[in-house]
Amino acid sequence: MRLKDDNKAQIIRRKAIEMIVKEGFDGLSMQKLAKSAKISPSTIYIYFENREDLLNKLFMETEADFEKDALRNFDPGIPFEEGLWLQWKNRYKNITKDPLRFYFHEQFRNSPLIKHKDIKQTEFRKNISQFVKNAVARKEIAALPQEIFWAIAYGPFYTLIKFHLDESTMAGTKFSLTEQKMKQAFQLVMKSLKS
Amino acid sequence: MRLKDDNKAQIIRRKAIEMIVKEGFDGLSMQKLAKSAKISPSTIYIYFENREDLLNKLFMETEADFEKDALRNFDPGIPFEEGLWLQWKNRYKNITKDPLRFYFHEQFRNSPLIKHKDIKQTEFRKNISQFVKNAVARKEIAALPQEIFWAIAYGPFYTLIKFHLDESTMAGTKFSLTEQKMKQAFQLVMKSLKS
DNA sequence: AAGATAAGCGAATGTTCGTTCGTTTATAAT
DNA sequence: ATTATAAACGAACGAACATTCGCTTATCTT
Repeated sequence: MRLKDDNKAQIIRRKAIEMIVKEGFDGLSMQKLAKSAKISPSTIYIYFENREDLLNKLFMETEADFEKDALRNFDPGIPFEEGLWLQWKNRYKNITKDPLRFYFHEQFRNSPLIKHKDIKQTEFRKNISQFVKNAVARKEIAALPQEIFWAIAYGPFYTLIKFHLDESTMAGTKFSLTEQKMKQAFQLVMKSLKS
Repeated sequence: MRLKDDNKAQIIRRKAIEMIVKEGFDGLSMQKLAKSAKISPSTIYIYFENREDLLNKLFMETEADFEKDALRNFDPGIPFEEGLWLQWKNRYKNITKDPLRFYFHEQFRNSPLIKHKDIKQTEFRKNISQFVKNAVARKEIAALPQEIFWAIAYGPFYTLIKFHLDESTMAGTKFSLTEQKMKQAFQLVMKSLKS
């Protein structure tokens, strides 16, 4: 018998994301996807149950990757300022290294395709939660409802990322998020959080 | 001769937004839209050139409305803290009063349908820009690159709004953005910005 | 009241959609 | 080398798509 070709599945995934980013969800058809991946439409159905399954898997895998990447070199025990800055830098690197995945993720997250029922306690969330608890216990930062903490600690970062990516796809590139500017914003955020 | 019926155009707009929010851009077909608005498909083409024109107009009108609403009771001359808080409250009211428009706007903004070429200097942008300039001149806040200012001043707000709206469409509603919590976040933001 | 004009209709166009099916082909296991 | 198995194919399915066209109808102007 013949085995599934992981490489083929990867090409399908990649081309799907490219098409969605370029043309939106209505721009992704199974036949166009097959053509761009140089396979038969029916072959897609060997690797994915159907269109919806393909989209869901793409999203879940992308999200899992982002969470894993964000934890690179991270340990919940490190000092707060150092840890949050590492998070910012990790995320910045992962997003700018391959913006297509971020665009796709954002598009999916803001669409009705997302079913936000099960916010499962991932390894990632456990890590971050412990990290914050430690920092509060050490009195490095003030105790806050987690949503408010998240809004202050990451809201400005993602706003800057979006400015950066939006402008980089425009004619007159006016804003580029250098590490220096990121640091400037980061220090303002730290000013908020320090107890 | 017979005049165009503004009310009919409004129904088309409203139903289109409802369909997009519920089913995404691929869930909006001209025939389904016609049926839900109880008109003939061809009638839509009296009010909009085609599907793309409909979507673009919906977005531009929604954005214009948001900008207008955000300026209610606002004057660029008022003290900074008061002015920024008014902005937060205006936006909160407009979004929660009719979340569908916000969902649609976010979905469109994160899709490739958006063509971010012309960031025209709207009345809105002029107002905000002048407001910030005044505050800096009065030394109420520190001078910052406008993107960093925007990220700090509004990033946390929109992150909270998304938590609020996401959770309110879920089974176990865990987070609700009360005015008290919004104020708590706001004060942290002010701590960042104050010079 | 009459005429002119554009709103409004529903059927029809050709195209593209997601998915399936019968067949062929490659390859792991024997 | 043979066989069994599942990958891979391309044509084909009916359904749904955006848009148009010839016609009817409502209403503003005279």
